[in-house]
Amino acid sequence: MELESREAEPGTVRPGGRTARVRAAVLQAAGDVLAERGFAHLDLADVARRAGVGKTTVYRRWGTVTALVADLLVDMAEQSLPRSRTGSLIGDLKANARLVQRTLTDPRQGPLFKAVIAAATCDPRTAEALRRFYDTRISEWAPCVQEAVERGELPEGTDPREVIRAVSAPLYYRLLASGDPLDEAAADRAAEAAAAAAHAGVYAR
Amino acid sequence: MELESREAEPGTVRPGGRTARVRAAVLQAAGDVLAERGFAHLDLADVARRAGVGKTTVYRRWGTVTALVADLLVDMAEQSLPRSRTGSLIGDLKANARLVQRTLTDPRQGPLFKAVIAAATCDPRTAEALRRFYDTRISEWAPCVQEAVERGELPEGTDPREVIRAVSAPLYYRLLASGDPLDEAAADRAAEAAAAAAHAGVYAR
DNA sequence: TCATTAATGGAACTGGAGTCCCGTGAAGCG
DNA sequence: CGCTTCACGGGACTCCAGTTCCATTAATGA
Repeated sequence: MELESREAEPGTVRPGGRTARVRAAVLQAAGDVLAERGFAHLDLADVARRAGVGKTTVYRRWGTVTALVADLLVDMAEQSLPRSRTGSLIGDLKANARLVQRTLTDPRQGPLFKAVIAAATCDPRTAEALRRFYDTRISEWAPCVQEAVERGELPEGTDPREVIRAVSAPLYYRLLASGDPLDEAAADRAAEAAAAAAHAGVYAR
Repeated sequence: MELESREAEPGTVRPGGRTARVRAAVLQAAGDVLAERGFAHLDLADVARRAGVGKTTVYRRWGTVTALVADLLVDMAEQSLPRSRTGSLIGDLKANARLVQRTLTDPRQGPLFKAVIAAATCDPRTAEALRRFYDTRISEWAPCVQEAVERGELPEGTDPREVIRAVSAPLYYRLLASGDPLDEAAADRAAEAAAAAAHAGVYAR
């Protein structure tokens, strides 16, 4: 019978060669526009022009601005750095905080993250992509907390992921809401605050 | 000479009567759309229709979606509640955290805040309006930290505003990035974490 | 290497967001 | 109360984001 046969998404049957080049060029161009002009000025026709790709192709493959941003996020998740290991909890947390701080103040990546968050608040699928992005990042760093528990630095039962989230949260809050300077001092304070709360057992049980 | 005489913004010379009614109706309608359909579906023609107001008027008075959201924020800032006083630092911080948590999970206000933040990441003037909004909210609650310092509960030199921000930050992080449940337990943990960090002197100096 | 057909790209088309113009209604003031 | 003119509202218009159609190109598998 084969009625209702679902058509495959374009780009899934022959993903090599030209299709891959188009995807790379479009994501690159989209990132450029977001960094230079922000989420509000991201329009698909413009991205197509910059990428040297047919407008039709961009609309067919991605369709909406938010879907394009979601795909950009998948790309970003693949190139996340391995965590550094300093040997102490506070050292590791500060390294993490500095990494986040540097990312958010980077002239290219900072605006890009703002745009990604704006897109995620507008569209559930993009929000899901963002959630997964942070999930992998947090999984990368959580072990440093677990090791601190095993060394006896932190109370038994401390939730490692919650501690890592506590490091990032104030930095994102500064980026999005408060507008206060996002400097190294802020990063260190975020790490120290998370460590202090973890020591006090706030994230245990 | 009087060349270059700056024209007054429409609505500033005769702000009473009809003009005020139009503003109220438009802001109400804009809030409704944001809560029901989100920032992505906010279009000025639709707002005008819902408000029972001429499309031309909305474009003349506000002009862009982000400007309308910024004005909505001014409206929201005016109706902020007075802080509650429990007598202890942790009690006050928990009251604040619960207030933020209830606001962000409220079926009307939650989506509205998401939209406001999305708008702020798209437009500097809206970002400035958001900054001022949080500034007033933080000023309302900061005294409870100052009082704790005076009672000797917290180290001398603790920055009160930084403590209040530390309470909100994890809750906003959950709303925007992680997507984890934003319940009362999360609120209490945010308050406890901020208190622990403050006790440890992270926000002193 | 060749056949198949997925995927791209150009060009014409469409719908609706945003603008402009001008007549009408009602604030504010004496 | 009436005058002045600010602000609103309707409707026509413009322009471009997003769609549709089809010819061309090239990825894949034999």
